[in-house]
Amino acid sequence: MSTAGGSKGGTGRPAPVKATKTPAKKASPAKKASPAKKASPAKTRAAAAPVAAAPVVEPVPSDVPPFRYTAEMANEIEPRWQDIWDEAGTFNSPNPVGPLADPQHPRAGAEKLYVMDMFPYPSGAGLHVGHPLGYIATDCYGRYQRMAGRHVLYTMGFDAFGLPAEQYAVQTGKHPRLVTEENIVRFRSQLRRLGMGYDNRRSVATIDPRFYRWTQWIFLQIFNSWYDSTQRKARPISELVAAFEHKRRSTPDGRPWANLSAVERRRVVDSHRLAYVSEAPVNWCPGLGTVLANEEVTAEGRSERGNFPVFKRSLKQWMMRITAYADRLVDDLDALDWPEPVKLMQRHWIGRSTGAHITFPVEDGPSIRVFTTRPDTVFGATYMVVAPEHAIVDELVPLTWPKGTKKKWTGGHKTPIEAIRAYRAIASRETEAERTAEAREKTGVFTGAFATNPVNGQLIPIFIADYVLAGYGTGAIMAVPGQDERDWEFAEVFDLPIIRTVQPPDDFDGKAYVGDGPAINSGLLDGLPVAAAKKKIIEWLEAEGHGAGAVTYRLRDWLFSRQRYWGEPFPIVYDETGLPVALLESMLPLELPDVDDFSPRTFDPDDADTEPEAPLSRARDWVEVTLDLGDGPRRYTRETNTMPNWAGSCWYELRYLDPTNEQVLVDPVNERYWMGPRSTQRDAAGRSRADSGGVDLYVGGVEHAVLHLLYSRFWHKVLYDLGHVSSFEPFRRLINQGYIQAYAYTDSRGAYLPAEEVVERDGAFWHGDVRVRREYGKMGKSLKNVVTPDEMCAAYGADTFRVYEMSMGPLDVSRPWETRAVVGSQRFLQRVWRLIVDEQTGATRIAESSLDPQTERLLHRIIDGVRSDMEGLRFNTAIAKLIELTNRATAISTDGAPRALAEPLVLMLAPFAPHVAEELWRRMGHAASLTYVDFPVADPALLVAESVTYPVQVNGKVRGRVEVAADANEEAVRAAALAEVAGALEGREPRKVIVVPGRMVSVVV
RNA sequence: GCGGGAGUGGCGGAAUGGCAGACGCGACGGGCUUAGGUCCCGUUGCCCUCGGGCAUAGGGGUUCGAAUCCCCUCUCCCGCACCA
Repeated sequence: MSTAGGSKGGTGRPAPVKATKTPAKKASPAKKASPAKKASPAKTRAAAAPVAAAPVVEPVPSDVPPFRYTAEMANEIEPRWQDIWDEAGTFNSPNPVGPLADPQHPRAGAEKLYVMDMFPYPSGAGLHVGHPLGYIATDCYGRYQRMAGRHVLYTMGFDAFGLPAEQYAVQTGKHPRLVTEENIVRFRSQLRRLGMGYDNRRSVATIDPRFYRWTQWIFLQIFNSWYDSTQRKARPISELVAAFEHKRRSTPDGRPWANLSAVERRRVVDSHRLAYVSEAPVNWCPGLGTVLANEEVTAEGRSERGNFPVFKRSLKQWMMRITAYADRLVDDLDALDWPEPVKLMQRHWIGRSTGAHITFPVEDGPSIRVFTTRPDTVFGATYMVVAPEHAIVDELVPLTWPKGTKKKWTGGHKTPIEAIRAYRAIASRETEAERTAEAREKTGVFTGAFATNPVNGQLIPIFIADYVLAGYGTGAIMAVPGQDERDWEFAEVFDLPIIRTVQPPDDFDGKAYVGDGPAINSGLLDGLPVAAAKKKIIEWLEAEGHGAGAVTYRLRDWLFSRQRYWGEPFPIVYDETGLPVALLESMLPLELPDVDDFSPRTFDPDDADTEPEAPLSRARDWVEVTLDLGDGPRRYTRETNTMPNWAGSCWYELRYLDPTNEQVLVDPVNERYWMGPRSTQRDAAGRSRADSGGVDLYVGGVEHAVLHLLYSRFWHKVLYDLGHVSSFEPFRRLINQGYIQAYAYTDSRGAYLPAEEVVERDGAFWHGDVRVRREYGKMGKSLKNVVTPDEMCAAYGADTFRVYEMSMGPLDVSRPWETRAVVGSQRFLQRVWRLIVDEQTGATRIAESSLDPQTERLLHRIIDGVRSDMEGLRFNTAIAKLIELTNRATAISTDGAPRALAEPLVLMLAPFAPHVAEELWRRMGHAASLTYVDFPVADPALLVAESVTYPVQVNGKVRGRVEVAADANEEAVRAAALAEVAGALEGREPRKVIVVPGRMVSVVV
């Protein structure tokens, strides 16, 4: 790592068993005793005082018992245990082989579990309380699983290349590396303060040359591969060359391979690579000064970052052939335990459509090939539409309008050429938003040309219209107004014939009919339902040579280059032919040169007629190099684009496994151990299915549903095809944590007011005497509602903060932050503490008495419930159960809790509040950390209650309850129940009595 | 527009066909206190003639029994958006 390690280095202090008293309080009259107030230390300024609803509170004499669990106590305990863990390497998990191997580890050889968070981008703002929600959850889960006997791999890295650091650097004049490294240090210390159980040896940062060496290495693997669509996998490019050489494959133009010049051969090979340079329309964002991937452009045609306009421009850029993997990326979703919405989003994004290509001949012109999902409707194709910018248009257009051309088809222009030029001009000026605006009347213009419908010989007019997109399918459609709503609208505007080819139901009163039904007006298809008609027409088209079945995707190849400084340099140079040449593996990493002028060249955001300029191109002595790439020293020019910030996150889960390996990206033995597929896996329905392998639990925000999670699946599959990994998916199980939302307050002018100064009174919100409006949404500096984990740690301690975040609700649900509610979690820990530690003397007080039967049964029921909650990541209900147990313990304890209750309670608490749990565990006489102590196990015999109370319903209403022995038979329960509700029956004879064993009795009269 | 998800006390939430509101916040009452935005104990869905009645967005259905399953409507959130 280029940055400081997570450990700050232990202070070497021994762990005192006595907590220190906190006399400081009396000495600082300005300080308020309430933790809630201290949550905002910055707000001690006088201006805040008149705003608060309550009068300023005088200093409080401290009658807090000296050994109570308070924020001060937590702040003494927590760093101490963090040091102990660091020194002992408590959370280091050994590998099977390599420098991280350790056969002595308590969990070496145990069943493995790889738990991971989506690593953060270390922004300059630091963490707010929303960020660590997922991290705390995975930490709690990992800590639980360690205690439950699993061998857990858990660490954290930093995704540190990318635009924000660069923009911040440009603003401040500081080098992005400095900015980023400072931020990483800050993040590490913030996370450490929360007590995260990371294996810090495994942490990575994407900006570290020792890390991006392998990012570049993977790029070269991709560059040096092609996709064999027969074998459905990537293969080394050398095998493609061999296929050409041995004539197992013919060249694009049919000439023998041997007759091609060296440059021609390279062009052919380059056109097959999975990473390739192409001149194609891309998303150019002048405001950011870089091109962007489709995934980074919003529906409004603006940059996801910065919200600048994005323009389509034809530029020479690096692309990744992700489309080759479209089918596998769709199909393999079935093997993943992921939230359905995320799978659905990926399916939509890939957008696989099955249909056919059909070729329509054009007299005196090139024939037009269309894609359609409804080849069965071809008999109803009464016109064609080509995207305005489609190159074929120029070849179609005749010099004059055909005789009898309707006025409205010409757009009022004298010649087709003029009409097309005018329409194109309008279309290109429109923004994406205008073009896709709803309820917009269809526009278009006749090209003057006609095509022939191959199934019936009909001549049909060819239009251009902006409702057909150049980037999808073939950029041209056959229009079937009878079965397509858009085509119907267009046909109405331009007065085109409408022929139904599917019989709508009698009650259908719409226009275009898109549903199923028997084919009509379709010759050989008549009477067939849609699916059969599709099948038959495809067979016919193929037999007659008019088309073939086809699959089309919405997914486009991934635009992989950026005109930015702060990213991984491409391990690519260009020779005198201008064609790309890979650097040798031995030349990696190709380090990012340290330049002074790293600013991107940005432009007026609205000026589309600008050219991207890569900052690295200004580093002339870096760009121009002499290298020996195997054929002697030659002059080369380096690639000056950098990789997008997604590159590092495409594979970092693999580097965690073997972070120090200099020979390979990850040792296959280590990869197979942590990520490899299990021999069998069963789905929810019990069917066995292929196990993808991969990380056992990956937690992160849903915002990466189609970006990071699609790209990383793609890279992983390439690595799988090339034999570098044994898992065919990177992340077996995914959970999207919810967001922590916050209230923000604005005054009448819309200005934000500090959220912690606003009070609620009489159902309204007030900032002093000013009534303010409440908004609900994100936490952010500009919204003046940020609460940081640092403040929470200072005011309550990390354990309280962790417990609060985990108890707020289910992990995957968003919820509002409420600082005032945090105190509940502190009270809970305080009560646990008080069970074991005398608040006045600090002495440990534990009773060795046995538990009464009811408490023992409760304990075991709670152990059982907590275990299942932990397995299911239902931390909120697990904590509720622990509170319940604590409340019982308080009720039965007079002088210290019984050990038989206190010890399991502390162990179960440990995943959530690890510091205080360790402290109490030690105070109860255990020398070693509880990290690897077995999680309590419920005794099945104690899970069965001695007696059961049955509610008795009469006609669905509870009219009484009876207590019977747990082993009472159904007849006995029935009798007892009927006796109980005899009054409610009023002498009526029950028609039916339902006894649900262990649940309830229902009587029907 | 299409697709997906969700609507439960003042608030966060629990209960996935079987006693609606676990647990927490807040509020109220009490204790401890000179004091209390501490701590402890208790109460806390609504109505009530104290028998009970009504309550899970609204309406209908299935069922002995529905917050939970089905249909319709409304509201909110997310994704996609002329994808042929």
